[in-house]
Amino acid sequence: MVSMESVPRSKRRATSQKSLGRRSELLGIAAEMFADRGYTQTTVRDIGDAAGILSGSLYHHFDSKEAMLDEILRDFMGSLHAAFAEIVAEGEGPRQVLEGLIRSSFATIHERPHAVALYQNESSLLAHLPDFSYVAQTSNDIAQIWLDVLEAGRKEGTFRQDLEPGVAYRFIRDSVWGSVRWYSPDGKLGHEKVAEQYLAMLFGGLLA
Amino acid sequence: MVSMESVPRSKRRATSQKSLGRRSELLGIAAEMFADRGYTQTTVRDIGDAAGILSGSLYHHFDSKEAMLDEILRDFMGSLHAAFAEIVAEGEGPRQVLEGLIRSSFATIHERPHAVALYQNESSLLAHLPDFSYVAQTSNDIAQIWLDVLEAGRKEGTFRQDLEPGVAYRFIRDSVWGSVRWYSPDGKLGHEKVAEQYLAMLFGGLLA
Amino acid sequence: MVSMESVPRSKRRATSQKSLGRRSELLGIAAEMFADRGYTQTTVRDIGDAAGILSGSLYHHFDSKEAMLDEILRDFMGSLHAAFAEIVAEGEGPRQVLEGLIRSSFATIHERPHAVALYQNESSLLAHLPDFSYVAQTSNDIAQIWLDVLEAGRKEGTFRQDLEPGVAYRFIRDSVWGSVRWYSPDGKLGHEKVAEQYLAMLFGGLLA
Amino acid sequence: MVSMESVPRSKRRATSQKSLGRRSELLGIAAEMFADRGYTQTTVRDIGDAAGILSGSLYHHFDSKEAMLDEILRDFMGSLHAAFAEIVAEGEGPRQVLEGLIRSSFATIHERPHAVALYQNESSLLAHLPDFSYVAQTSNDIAQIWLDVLEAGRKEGTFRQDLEPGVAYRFIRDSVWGSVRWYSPDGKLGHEKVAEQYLAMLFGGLLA
DNA sequence: GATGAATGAGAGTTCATTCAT
DNA sequence: AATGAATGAACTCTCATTCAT
Repeated sequence: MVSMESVPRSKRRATSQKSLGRRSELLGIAAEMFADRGYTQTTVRDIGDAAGILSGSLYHHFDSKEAMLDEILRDFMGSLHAAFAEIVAEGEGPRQVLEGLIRSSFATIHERPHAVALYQNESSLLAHLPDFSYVAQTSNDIAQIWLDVLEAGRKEGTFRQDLEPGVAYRFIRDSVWGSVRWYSPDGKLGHEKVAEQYLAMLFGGLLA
Repeated sequence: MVSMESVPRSKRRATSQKSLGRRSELLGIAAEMFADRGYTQTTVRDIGDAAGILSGSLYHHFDSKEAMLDEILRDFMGSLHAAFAEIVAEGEGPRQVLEGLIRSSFATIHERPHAVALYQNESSLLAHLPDFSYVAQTSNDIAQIWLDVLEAGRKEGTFRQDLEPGVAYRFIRDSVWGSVRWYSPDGKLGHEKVAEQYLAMLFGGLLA
Repeated sequence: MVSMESVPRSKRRATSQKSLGRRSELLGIAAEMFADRGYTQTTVRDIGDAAGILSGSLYHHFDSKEAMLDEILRDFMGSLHAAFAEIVAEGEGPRQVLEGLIRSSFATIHERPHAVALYQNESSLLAHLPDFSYVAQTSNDIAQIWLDVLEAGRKEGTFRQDLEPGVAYRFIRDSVWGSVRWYSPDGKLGHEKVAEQYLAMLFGGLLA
Repeated sequence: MVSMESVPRSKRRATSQKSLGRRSELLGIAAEMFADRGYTQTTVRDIGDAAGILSGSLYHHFDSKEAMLDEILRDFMGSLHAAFAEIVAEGEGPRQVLEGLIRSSFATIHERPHAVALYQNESSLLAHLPDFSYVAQTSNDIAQIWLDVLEAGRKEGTFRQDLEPGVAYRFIRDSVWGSVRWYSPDGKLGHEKVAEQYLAMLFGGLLA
């Protein structure tokens, strides 16, 4: 938490506690709708209706629909990258780090399913837009974290030599993040159990 | 080439050989654009421009934009289901069948990348629409094929007992089909090699 | 400073000295922006921003954006008419009166450029609105003053017989007031010099 | 008239005789409304209503409302500049050229009152927009034509030495073009008579 | 088979204005 | 006196679709 004592009052946006809550509330509503029906298919009128205000009133809080998406994604990708970096920083071996990244990913899916789904569904279309270049940038940074640990584990002999880290990374990434489409935060299968199953299959293989 | 026997005659328009060719051509253009930028983000004008005709002229060939999507998906899902059913029908053991399904999937991604991407990107939004109920239906049929082989292999002791087939299926499905987003049909990494890598990892696990 | 005696008391809000100063300040800001970008193109948010307050806060001082325009124009047109009437009242001959009107006009452009520009740019669109009927009314009154002096001078033989006063008036008016668009209050060409040039050309003609 | 035989069919816009007529028709309607109520105050619905079509249908013919304004102004300024250049090219003396420019201006006001009014009312606000930089550019070119003739006449002794050409030009310009606001194309006072009156006053002065 | 003009619904956004605090 | 959240109407523009030619 950063102190804002030094920021001049006039330079602050709507940062009072109340409006911060309202902003987050609106972003949460938007994130859920963006995730459920897609960014393009969600209209600002939909968001306004869900929030109980007129669509035009959203523009008191945000500059545009795109600015809402930007704020959601920027926040999500920033904290995701930070979480991954922290796991790496703990300095354990490749197997432990990879396990940590995977558990963290499933936990993130559990905690922020809308942001994850949004990222999964829209990032490929967004990557080309100049305003969203940070999406591709942070994606690359995150990919590098995974690649580093896979390559380190392969070099030290923990992971198999015959598997290309680049290909393995993609397979892992897609199956882990893809679970956002079927995982239910309220279901009987908790995210820890899902992670258990995935780690068992990934490390030991499918064959008995 | 997929048989169109099951498409009611009344839905077809000019059925001369020429127009059939033109239809396929237009559907190919549409499929590529739908896959690249998304169905919603692709306008009929985009398709017309790419085809060298005015957008209104597309309506001589198809009833609507949705009808184009429908025809592409219906064709794709039908042939996919047929291919999978054929593999099962060959009557081999669970491991061989699973291997066959996976190799066939990667081959399909190689041969029909646009249709696969389209299915990957849009099916979740489509599933709710009554006109596209067959998407969910065929998806279920296909899922059942994979589940059957996973359960059979587990029962006979080929696959591990501690892995839930439902969860394993989803992980496999997402990593296999997810590769449509990064696999390059023209790249140096052929689809057979991708399949090899995947099978090695899936069956033997990541650990050395 | 213009007397506000004619403005009904009920239309005024807080009349303390402070708020009167604030009112004038805000009207000055509004007049400048209205003149620079046009009334329609100036938003109340623009005015608020320039004044350092939120747009909604302007409504503590004025009933509406239109009320601001009204107050600016009413004040300007009233003082303009008064100034012209005073020149006529001095009882000199047509040539001296016309000269006085012209010098006074250029001086007004120098002293109140924003109000003049506003009147030049918006009056034609405003004339049709019932709330601004006084604009057309005062314009007519002013026109009559000029016409009277032109006709008097023509009758007594000071001005040429072959020039129609109505047409001459319009030419004079347009060239005099039009200078608000290019005259610079801070430039090297003072308003007295501009008046000199204009009078020389008007009275003596362009030819050597 | 330029032959379009060499322009490839696909590169032509709607240039068939019919659509050329429709375009001009719509531009004429737009020009009149822009002139009457101002560009900003004219909505695309207004234009559509006046044309008997829906506002959205205008976008079949023009890219935007701004594009309509652009086409009107570009056309007008181009032909105005051409007309003035032709007068200068005839190679007569300064007095005859100036007379020609003035007569041509009044004739233009008679023939294209909407475009002239539009230019008079909007050009100052437009000059700052990059898309309309040609407005300021052509205005400068035209001003130079007038300045050249005024300076030439002063140098050769036809026009008075004590009048600054720059100031004289602005007075002339404003009174000539300003007449678009009061001149009636259908009125009893024809544009030739208006020109006569103006030339009499300009050359000989107001005094008897 | 294709054109080009038009429809009609709905999209994102703007903005003068209100009002509880 | 001023804030900040909200309204409601209007705006420009998009797009799938229709249809006479």
